[in-house]
Amino acid sequence: MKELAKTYSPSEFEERIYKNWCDKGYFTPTIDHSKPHFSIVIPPPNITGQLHMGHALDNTLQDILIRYKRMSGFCTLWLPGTDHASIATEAKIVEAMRKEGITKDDIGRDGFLERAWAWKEQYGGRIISQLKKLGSSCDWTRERFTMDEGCSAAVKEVFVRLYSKGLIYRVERIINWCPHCLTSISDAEVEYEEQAGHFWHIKYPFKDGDGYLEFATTRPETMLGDTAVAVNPKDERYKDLIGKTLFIPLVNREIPVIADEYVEMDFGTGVVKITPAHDPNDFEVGRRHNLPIINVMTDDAKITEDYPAYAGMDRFEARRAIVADLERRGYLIRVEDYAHNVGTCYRCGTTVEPRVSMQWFVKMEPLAKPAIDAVRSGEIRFVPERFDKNYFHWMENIRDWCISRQLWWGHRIPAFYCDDCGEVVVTKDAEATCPKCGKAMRQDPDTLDTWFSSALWPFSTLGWPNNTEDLKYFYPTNTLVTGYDIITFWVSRMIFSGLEYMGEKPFDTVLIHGLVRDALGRKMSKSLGNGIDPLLIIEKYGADALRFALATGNSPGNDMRFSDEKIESARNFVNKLWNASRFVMMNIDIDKAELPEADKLGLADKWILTRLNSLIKTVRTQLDAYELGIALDELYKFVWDVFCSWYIELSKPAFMAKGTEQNKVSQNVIIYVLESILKLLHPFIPFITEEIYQSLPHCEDCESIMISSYPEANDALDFSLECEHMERIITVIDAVRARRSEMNVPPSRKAKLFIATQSKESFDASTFDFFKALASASEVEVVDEYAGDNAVQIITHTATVYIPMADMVDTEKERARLNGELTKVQGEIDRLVKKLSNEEFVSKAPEKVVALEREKLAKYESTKQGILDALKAL
RNA sequence: GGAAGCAUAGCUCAGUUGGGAGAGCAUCUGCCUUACAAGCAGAGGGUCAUAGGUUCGAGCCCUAUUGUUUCCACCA
Repeated sequence: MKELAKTYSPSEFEERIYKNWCDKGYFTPTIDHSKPHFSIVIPPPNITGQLHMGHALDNTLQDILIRYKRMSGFCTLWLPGTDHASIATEAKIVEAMRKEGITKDDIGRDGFLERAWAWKEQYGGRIISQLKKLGSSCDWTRERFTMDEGCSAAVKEVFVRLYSKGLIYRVERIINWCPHCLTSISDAEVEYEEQAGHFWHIKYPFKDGDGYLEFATTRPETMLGDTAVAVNPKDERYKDLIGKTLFIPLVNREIPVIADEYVEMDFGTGVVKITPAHDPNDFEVGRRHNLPIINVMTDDAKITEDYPAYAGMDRFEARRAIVADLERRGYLIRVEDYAHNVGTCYRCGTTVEPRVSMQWFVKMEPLAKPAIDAVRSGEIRFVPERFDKNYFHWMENIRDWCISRQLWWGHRIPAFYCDDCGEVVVTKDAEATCPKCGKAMRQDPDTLDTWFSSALWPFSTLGWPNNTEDLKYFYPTNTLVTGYDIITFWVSRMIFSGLEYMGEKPFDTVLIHGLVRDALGRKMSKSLGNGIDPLLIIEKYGADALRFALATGNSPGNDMRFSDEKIESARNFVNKLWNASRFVMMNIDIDKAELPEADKLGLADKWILTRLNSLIKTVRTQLDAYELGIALDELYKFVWDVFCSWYIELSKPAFMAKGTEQNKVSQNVIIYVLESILKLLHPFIPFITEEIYQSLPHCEDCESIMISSYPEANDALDFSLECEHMERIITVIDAVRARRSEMNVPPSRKAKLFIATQSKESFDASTFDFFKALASASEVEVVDEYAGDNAVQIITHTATVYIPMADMVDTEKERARLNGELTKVQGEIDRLVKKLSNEEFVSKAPEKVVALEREKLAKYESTKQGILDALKAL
């Protein structure tokens, strides 16, 4: 038998066990047609390689479910996460960084990029995008790369299919452009902040005749690109002006007054200048009215050469100059302070400039409809259910998806242009020649949105578009675990992609969890620097403690705060289990454990087995319902409060009595219970349970707890009668302890216990040891009525205990105390009597509830009688 | 502006078809009781955000209000 070290130190076994599991191939997917088909979308459960707490949470919850399912005999697959960049590459980065002895702080420093680029050869292209996410301070734009090798077959296949079905199109749209980073950024990457600005009231004169039209703008510099002024068609004030021509000062351009619903009559003057090239709304208006689009700025947001007076000026500089010119020429009416939201680049903080650009889009409506139906019909289920509202809201109001990105990492768009004739070819080939003029074509320099390839993850990782064995066997998968913040980004896209390309849903259940926030409740982010490194936590407390902390005390979909206290309490629990196991090992001298016949079991044995049975039922039910937190809470309470605090203590007398029959029985029972506990806990704290499991006497040759079977409730081990007796005894011991503690009697002062009870069957001589061990009893005697000296009295509903410690008894105080208790009990009785005499309650409430209330009343009545007797005896 | 979530003990949070208000941490008291001081035995502490409603019965269901968080859209 292997001995457990005196102190629990996870670093000594976690790595070793993890390596062992890897060596045995437990994480390698295997096709096994002899087992029920069941698969789960999951990255390799490498608990030790997480750079982000969010991914640690994803992986932990997935791993818990996987282990549970596997032990229950259902699971056949873990999917290696090779395609979704953020997950699979992390382990590689950690590995590379460890090997080269560099830390996260080095990311972004001089020479780092070159080094990272060398890793790319070794670990694949996606590592770069991960590094880019980690090192936000690094100027990644100084070198541009493209990644043709990253344009996987699946991505090309999808792009070409959608294009030929007319579901992908290319069009000019307004995008967010960062003039500092010189790249477009997605809507999600724009951060809006409220800035103090101004409303400049300006007038444009009419071409013919007198007069002018007044409007207000926050961006006067864009007037250089104005191609119209708009009013609402229903606006009586301006009805007659529609169709007239205005004249833009400073620019000498003639523009029309147009009517468009977009203009709100109540806002400002009810007149809006239209700059299609520099405002998304104006762009839409411009399209409706066929207005020319005039770009007035260069890539770095300086005024173009077309406007010599302002050419080369930065947009803000130009704003000042233009306002000054307008004022001097009398076109500025007034200036008003105005606070408004300004979009800024999440990385550098520069104000975003809207910009017209050619972009690729996916037509969403035809794809969204089946995806909505799949969730609506229950084919795909969100857990908790409330998140389907979130999903529907997004899907039903979906806009076309802009999939082109001006970034150097990612999959390159498989579209080719002919510079001569403008021909566009979309192809899976690496090169293309123009079908019209036969010249070599130029590939689109843009890359695809990272979610475009992520959306294909459930099947592209299985070899699609080839019809592989893996694909046939594992698709569709079963459960996806992810945070609510990416339902829209990823989950929804996996759903419509699966339905569109595979003709079948990618998974049937989506388990949604909340976000891990810092101790102050803030979202963990790189810019705030409040992220917590899971690796440091693991180093300090162990991977088991981290997993436990991530899985406990929260319910699906709710955010959790991460604090040291939480980890510490998780570590303490793991430590408790370690020590309890040490106790068991120290008291065992048998080689093989086998559960004894029922008639040989002691009272405490039958009690713990019964409790274990109901625990198993609860845990399985909760895990099946994805209530990991509740399942773990039940396990926590059982291990600490039931197994450690009571069963081990109750069994100590038997363990002291070496060589006896009861000793043997206790050994067998305690091993059975401990082994069950280990298996029940294994999904949550895999390493320590494996370590202890391998130390059990009959498990030395066992391969791993990981492939053992999950405990099942056994009806033959339900002893409700004995359980009832044991609960009575526990109630009495509790009451005695509480009373002694109240009176400050130290445990070392032993005293005889007289138990006066109607329920003698619960307190036979075999139970006296329990009182001696746990209630500081020197002797125990069961009596009909206590007739001794002054005694401390402890009253429960089944028994009254007398402790003859005359010196501790002050008759007057005792009378007052008992009267106080009587009042309390009487209060409860009154409340219950009132409730039970309410006819409506008795007739309308379920029988079970009424019976429960009657039972409660009986208990209080019994306690009341005990108190009255005690008062009489004083 | 549109949508959704949350509000329970000093702190962090559970509370699963409506029937006992709970845990961990913190606080207080007493313990070196041979698995465990990362521990053991006790104790105190809550008008379940506010106001109504449904019900025999509401932390839980409905309505409104306040505070807070998130997602979406961002208006010259």
